[in-house]
Order: sequence, then C-alpha cells, then structure tokens
Amino acid sequence: MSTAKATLKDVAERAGVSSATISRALNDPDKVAADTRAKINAAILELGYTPNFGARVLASNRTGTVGAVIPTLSNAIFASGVQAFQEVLDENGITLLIATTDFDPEKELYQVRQLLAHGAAGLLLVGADRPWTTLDFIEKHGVPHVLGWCAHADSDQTCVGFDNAAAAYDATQRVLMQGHRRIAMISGECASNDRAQGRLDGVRRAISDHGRGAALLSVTEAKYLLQMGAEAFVTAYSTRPHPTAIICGNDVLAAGAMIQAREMGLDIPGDISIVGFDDIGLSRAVHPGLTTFRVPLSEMGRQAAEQLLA
Amino acid sequence: MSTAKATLKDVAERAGVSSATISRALNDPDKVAADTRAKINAAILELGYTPNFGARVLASNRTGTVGAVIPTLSNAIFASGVQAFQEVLDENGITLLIATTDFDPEKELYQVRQLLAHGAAGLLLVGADRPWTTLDFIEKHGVPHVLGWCAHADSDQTCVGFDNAAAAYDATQRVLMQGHRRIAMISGECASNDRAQGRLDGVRRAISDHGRGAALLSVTEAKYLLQMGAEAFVTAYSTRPHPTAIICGNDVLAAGAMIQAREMGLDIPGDISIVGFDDIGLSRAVHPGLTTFRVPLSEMGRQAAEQLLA
DNA sequence: GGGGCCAATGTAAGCGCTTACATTGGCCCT
DNA sequence: AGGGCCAATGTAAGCGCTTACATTGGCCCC
Repeated sequence: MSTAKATLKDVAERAGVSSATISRALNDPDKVAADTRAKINAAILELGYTPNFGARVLASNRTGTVGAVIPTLSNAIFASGVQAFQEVLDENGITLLIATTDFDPEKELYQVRQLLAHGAAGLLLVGADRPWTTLDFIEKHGVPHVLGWCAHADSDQTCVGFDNAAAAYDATQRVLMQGHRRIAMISGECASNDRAQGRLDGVRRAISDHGRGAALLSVTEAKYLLQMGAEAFVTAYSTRPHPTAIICGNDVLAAGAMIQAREMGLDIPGDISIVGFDDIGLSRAVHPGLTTFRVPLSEMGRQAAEQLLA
Repeated sequence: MSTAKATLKDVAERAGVSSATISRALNDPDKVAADTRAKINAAILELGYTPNFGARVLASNRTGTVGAVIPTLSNAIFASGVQAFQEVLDENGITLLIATTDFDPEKELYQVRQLLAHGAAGLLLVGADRPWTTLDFIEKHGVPHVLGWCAHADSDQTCVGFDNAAAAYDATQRVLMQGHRRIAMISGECASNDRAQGRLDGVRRAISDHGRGAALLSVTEAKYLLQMGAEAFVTAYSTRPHPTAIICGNDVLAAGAMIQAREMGLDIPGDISIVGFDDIGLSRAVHPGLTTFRVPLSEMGRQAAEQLLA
C-alpha cells in the first residue's frame, strides 16, 4: 500500500501513455486499442488505482446517482418499492441515495435539498401531496422526478403506482357483495398522505354508491402502528349496533385490529370481518379471516426507475 | 431562472466579497462577520445558488455519504435496521447510499466497489461471512466499516447486532422446557449466511445439551419465501413419528409453514407447534400459536451508525 | 508513390470549490 | 503615539479528472 493514493497521472506514467488515454480506457474502452488497454489495466491493478469521485463529477458533471425520498423504510410498502427501484438503477450502473421523512412534508423538502446537494440526478418521491415549494425547488434545479405510490391523471407529473381510491372502491364493493351493511373504517392518517386519503375516499364512495341501507358507521384515523390499530378497533367496534365489517387502510392497522378483536373474544369472521390492504405481502399468513387486496409494489418500483432513466 | 447555474464567483460579485468568504460563510459561518453573512445570504437567495457537489468533494475530499450493502430491502429485517441507520446518519448531516446483493457474495464485492467509487466514506455490511477479497478491498481503501446483524467476538472487526446462535439456543431451550422432544427445523439457507448458520447451530447445541430423548429429527433448508416455507413444512412434518415442534429460522418461513399446516388440517399448537424469529415485528398478528423471539433491529442500526461516525 | 482518411493518442484548458497563507485595519496597551 | 494582536477578508494554488482540439502515423486507393 503506497503512502498517497494513486492518480490518473501515476497510472499514465506507469503505463507509458497520456492521462487522457487512461480516462478514455475507463469511460469508453472501445476508443482505445486493445493492447494499450491491456497495459493500462495492468498499471491500474499494480497501483491499486481508483478514480477520484469528486474530480470525475466535477469534470464530467455527472454523478451517476439518483435519490429516493420516502417516509420510512420500516414500512414494507415503501421498502419493497425502493428495492425494485434500486435493482433497476443498479442494472444501469446508477447508485441510489436514500433519505426518509417520517411522513413530515417539511422534512421532505429538507431531504430533497440534501439529495440534490449530494448530486442526485433524479428523484423518486412518494405520493402527489406536498407543498408547492418542494416541487418548485426540484423544477428549479431541472432534476427529473417521478412520483411513486400514486396515480394522478390530473397533473403533468410522472406518476407510477396504482389508484388507491379505485382499489378501495373495489375492495368495499366486495365487502358489500358479501352482504355487509354496517361498515366501519380504520384509516391511516390522511393529512399529507394522499394514499390514505384515497383509500378513505374510495370506501366512502363505494358505500354511498351502493345505497340500500349500507352505511359507514365511523372512520377512525390511526398512526401506522400495531398498537394504534388495536386501539382504533375498540373505537370502531363500539358503535351500536356493531359494525359487521371493518375495513382497514393498511396491513398494520388490520393486524392490530385483529389482535384486539381476539383479545375481546370476538370471532373472525363470525362476529366481525376485518379487511386490509396487502401492503406487506404476508397477509396470507395471518388468520384466514382477513380479506386483503394485493398491491403491485415491485412492478411500481421497476416502472419508476425506467421512467427516470428516460 | 438564469441560463447557466450560478457559481461561487457569481455570488461573490453580487455580494461584493471574495469567493473565499462565501465558502467560509457556507462551511463555517462563525468565521464571518454577521453583516457580511447577511449580504451573502441575500445574494445566494437572489441567485438561487447551490454549491456544486463535485467541486466541493474534489476540493475538500469529503463527500458526506456512507454506504450500506445489504441483501435486500424487501426483507424487513434489513429494511428496519437500515432505517434506524439512516436516521442517525441524517442527524449528523450524512447521506446514505444503498446497494443490494440478493445474498450473492460476488455481487456484494461489486456493490462495495460501486459505493466506494461513489465516495462512500464508510460502509455498513451484513454479517461476517464473506470472501477475504471483499474485506481486503475495503481495508485497502482505508474506509471504516461495521458489520451489522451479527455478533462475533473472535475478530477485530466492529460488529453490531446480536448473537443468533445464543438466541436460537435460548429459544430452543424454551421449546424443550414446554416438553417437546421431537423437533424439526426449517432453516434459512446457510451458505454465505452466518445468521442462518448461527441459528441452526444454536438449535443443534441446545438439543444435544439437553439430552433426555430430545432429538432434532430433520433440518430443511429453504429460501426466504413464503412458498418455500410451506414446501419445507411438508418435508419437515413427514418424519414418523411426526415432530411436535418445528423451529423456523425466520419469520417468513414460519409464516409459510403455518399456512401449509393449516392447509393440511393440522391444529396449531395442538398438533404441531411452530416457532419463529420475530424478524419483522408483525408476528403478534399471526395466529397466537406462533412463539417468536424478538430481535432489536433499530437498536442495531442506531449502534451501527454511531460506530461508523466514530 | 503521394494524398487523404481515419483510428489512436497526446495536449492542455478548464470544471467550481476549499484552504493555507498574506493582507488589512481597528483596538488596546504601555 | 507606536507596536502588537487578532478578527475579518482577500489571494491564489491546487484538487484529479474529462474532453475539445491537435497531432501522428499507417493504410488504401488511384
């Protein structure tokens, strides 16, 4: 191990060519004769040379990174999407920067700044619901971006994902078709979360479209935590007469609700049906009473990356 | 929006000071008089100036990024740890680069290269089991690294996590104490996965230490997929006499096994007990027959980041 | 055989920032 | 009043790479 890190110039001397040729051999091998390339590779190996990232970025104005700003990785609905996203980027030699917001719009702007300051050449954001300042900032930087986990037709922005409202509408129709009329919903927090809002809207609309005595008895908002799902269940179930079905805005709330239902000695789905969204892909393992709606996350991450690469 | 991006020099002219002062105002505000700072901030705002990442890295030789190379984000055991890791980095103004390996050691080396080439000033890796070439490469670069999701005392490397073998040992003891004697294990794939190997070892040791007729009837390795867990269950259960308890190396396998057990009309835990590790934190939602052992992931991610910052 | 062409390589000018070192001028002390 | 000191700012030398442009020389063709 030499004292100082080897530079392009060192390699150039060692290989007996100019630094430009080395650079070309690295970035566009076809432009260099095969035997020169061999000499260069040998020299690189002997010197343990690694190109200097900063210099490369400065000179070429390309970082080869894109960023993703998501609420949290602890939630599989985001983690799985990001995973697929990363895979596609990787296939294209691009590296992923990640930052999380914990659902805070202000923090999102902060993280967007961070990532752009770190040279992200593109951005993946979650949902379409954010202060205009954030998008303004991104556009001022001329950085392409795609919005994942959502589907908006009414905007010129690139969205990938699915329509939460439509999915919830369908889910609710199925519940109604099973004969349920007294329905309650445990929703994720809708403020700054257009996915949760969309699902709630879908449920509402399906029930009012159906008519015939169908009623949404209550809507309880809860944070994305098992414990909160359990607490929300108590509230949601407490109306008289009881609901016969409880639709949960996401998997975690559904799981929490189920735990609580059992704790209260209720039979699922005898006394109460619990419906969730299969955000995390493990719902099949949960008590079979749970009806869920699967969500195409990898597909989405994949598409997001492809959009961004274009 | 001007045609070309503003540079330090532009800001300097606008504010009527030298570029060095601007740089100082940005990186070390205390070194600049308050009123100059005000002028500078105004100029920056008017020009919409953002420092050039490459130039900054080149000149200062600091990127402000660290990297994490993990098998996959789709698995909550990794995603949650990375989440905590990212949070701590973020508090310290550091940005996270992520790359995934899909459990392939060669791909890990490739990703390590990628991240170092992208200026990662530190690395988080998973487990202690890898070709020496990878570590050699990292050390040659003088980049600090920590190994997460493991606990090795027999090495000079920084490890954070917990002792899988010990946890599995304890878990198995509990199973034995419940009276089970005929035990089977569904393990994750042990090749290049010291976590799975550790858990298997722990189970083995606990059973042989116990004696008194306790036996490990079979060990079935399976990929980290629900479906594989289900298939493995068929094999694991097929011995005569049947096992009374099946210990699963992770949550997903346990969930798959449970699905299959129900499919086969078996009662849990009447006919068969299924034991898992609570990698993903949702196990409580699964049928209460599942015994699990919780794993401190955030704690681990947190520690990993703190180690790396030091 | 000479001119033209093209592939391979060299030359050198930046890219925009950080920072060691130099300079300035105000203030305090004797 | 002169000297010394220090905070605030300026000067300018790189950091290591990419790339437009210049140069070279071999080969082919008429």
